[in-house]
Amino acid sequence: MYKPVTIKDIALALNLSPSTVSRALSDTYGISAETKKIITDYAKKVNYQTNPIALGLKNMRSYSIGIVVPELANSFFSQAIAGVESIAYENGYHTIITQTHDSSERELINVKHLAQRSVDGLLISMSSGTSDYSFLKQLHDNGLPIVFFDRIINEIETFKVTSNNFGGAFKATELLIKSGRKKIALLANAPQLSITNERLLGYKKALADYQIPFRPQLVKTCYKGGNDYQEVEDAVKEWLFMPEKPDAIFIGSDRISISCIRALKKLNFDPQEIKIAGFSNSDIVDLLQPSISYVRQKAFEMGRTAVEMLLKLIKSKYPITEFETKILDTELHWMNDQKDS
Amino acid sequence: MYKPVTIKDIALALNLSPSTVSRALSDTYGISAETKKIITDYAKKVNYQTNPIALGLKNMRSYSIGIVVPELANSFFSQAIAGVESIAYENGYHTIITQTHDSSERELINVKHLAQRSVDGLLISMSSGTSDYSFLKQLHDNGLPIVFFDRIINEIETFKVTSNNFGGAFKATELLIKSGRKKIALLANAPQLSITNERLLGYKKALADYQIPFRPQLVKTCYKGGNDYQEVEDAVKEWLFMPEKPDAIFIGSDRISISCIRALKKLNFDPQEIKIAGFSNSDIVDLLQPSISYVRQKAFEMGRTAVEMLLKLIKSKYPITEFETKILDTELHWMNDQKDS
DNA sequence: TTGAAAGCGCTAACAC
DNA sequence: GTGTTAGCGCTTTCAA
Repeated sequence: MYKPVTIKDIALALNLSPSTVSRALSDTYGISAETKKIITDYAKKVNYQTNPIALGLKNMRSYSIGIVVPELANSFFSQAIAGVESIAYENGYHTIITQTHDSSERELINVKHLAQRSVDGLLISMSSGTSDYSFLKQLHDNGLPIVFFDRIINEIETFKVTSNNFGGAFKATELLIKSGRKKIALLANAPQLSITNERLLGYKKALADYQIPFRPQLVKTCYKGGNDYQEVEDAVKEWLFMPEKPDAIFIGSDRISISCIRALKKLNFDPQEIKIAGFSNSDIVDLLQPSISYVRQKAFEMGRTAVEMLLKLIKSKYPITEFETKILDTELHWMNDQKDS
Repeated sequence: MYKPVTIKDIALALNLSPSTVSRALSDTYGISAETKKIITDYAKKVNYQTNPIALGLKNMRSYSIGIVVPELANSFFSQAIAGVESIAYENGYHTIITQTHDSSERELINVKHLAQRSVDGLLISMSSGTSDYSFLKQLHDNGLPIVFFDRIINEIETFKVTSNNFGGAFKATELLIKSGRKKIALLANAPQLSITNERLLGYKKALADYQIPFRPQLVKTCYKGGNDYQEVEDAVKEWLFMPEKPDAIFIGSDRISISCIRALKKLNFDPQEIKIAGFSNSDIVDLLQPSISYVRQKAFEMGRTAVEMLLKLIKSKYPITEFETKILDTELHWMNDQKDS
């Protein structure tokens, strides 16, 4: 049984009072240099570690922030988490990371877990299946600071940070058009997600700007967010067997991009015929075959921004009523091939 | 300021004592059905959540386990974490995940963080740079349950689980030999890691079994574990310009595999000439170009096994002195190409 | 069946 | 400069 040294133990051993020991250890004033030295030396010797649970109970603070993301194995989210960590650690906070695997049940459980763990605040990117936000709303109403990132929602008023999904989708679609493609399909992410609609709008705007009529049959939705490979393959298959099949596909998410590439490869499509572009933060997307042009989000920066917002909320003495939604730019990485004009 | 409902609040509101409320809520005996119903109903109404920090202080248990891995963005580790979560949640534990980015400084900080957070136990896969285990040893000596997985160490006696790295490397090397390759290079991971040596031994054994002399110049070590791309490129470049250049490369880790493929592609090598195989748990390794045969570890199962071992340690009333090191099988996925005989 | 009181480890207000 | 005490939220004797 793990039984750490307590302040009381030290006080007893040194024939002092617990409060004196506490003062010495927490480096406050009102203590003589000698006593302090005796105490700190002894504390080091017995490897004293302050018990953060007791501290948490005292201060009603846990100095931890909860992170809820759909998937750790997704480069975008792991990059964002790295960004969060960088700032959190600097500020003496640590992070409790959980993943939902895009399940709203798991999300509910995880958020409850974190709230019960008394995290001082929550960073969350919504899972694709969630449509009931009442639980989050309740926590937020109870005063738990929450910041949304990437997959944000309108139902709760707080700080938010996301990418310029509209602009990213627009730029990519525009370049597909400029490279000579006219029948551009869109493989969209789960419809509940904020990012899905923004990307759809960017795609539509580019079509409109270049006088290409929008054709609903060229838009397919992956309700499972790419977690269900078959869903993606079915969509792709349908396109490939259309009389006027698409000459380009724009893909609304990282995971769907992968599934789409896998499907195209399996279906033996001709890479010259259909050009592919999509959102992706994978660090090996450039090694994939068939190749794909990609829109990259500033994931690390998004994580940093989100946690900075959260710390502002946590540290604020008075309730904040003015909230900001920050939009980060995206970068387009274009893969040239022979057919491009 | 987030101010949750306490037992005291309920007691006050219902004109009862805190202890009665506690009994009703914790479902113990010695309480009348009616009082219990009144209390639980009211608790539900005001959305009472038991404060786990206070509970932790009382029980000296946090019901959380710490996980320390080198990198979340690595498929192997995110799969292992998913395995850990599956069992941990079932048992009422939750997980605090941290990553070290393969830095021993970060590792030290994270482990200290977790120990201070009073995790009930620790699951750790060592970062590649670590050679001083004294802090872990100290924690372990103090009674903190620790289980090592994947990248294990000999210096601390406890439960461990890892893959059959020897066997995996042997099988892969053997198949390279059987497919007609004779000059098989090895791109090895950081030398401090347990897995590095085991994979080296498997490689050597396969060469020996097929009477192929071991040539030291065909083994290169990535001291940075593939985090430094240049290190990998330099190694590959040297091989490509050797008079008798290798006709196959076996790679000792996921991340190095990626860097190696990137380097080969950049250096415009001929995929017919050099066959590549390596350890990888990436779910898109089959889409990479140039293609690679890969040894896959049972990551999910490893996570499950590790946490089961840890829970055994945590729940044990008496100190455990008999420890087991479990070895999981690997799976070889072979990519055929034309030149294979 | 219920209430009062003590205590988990820590800190801070208040004595001395 | 140091000790005493109370209290954070909860459970658990012990007493009523």
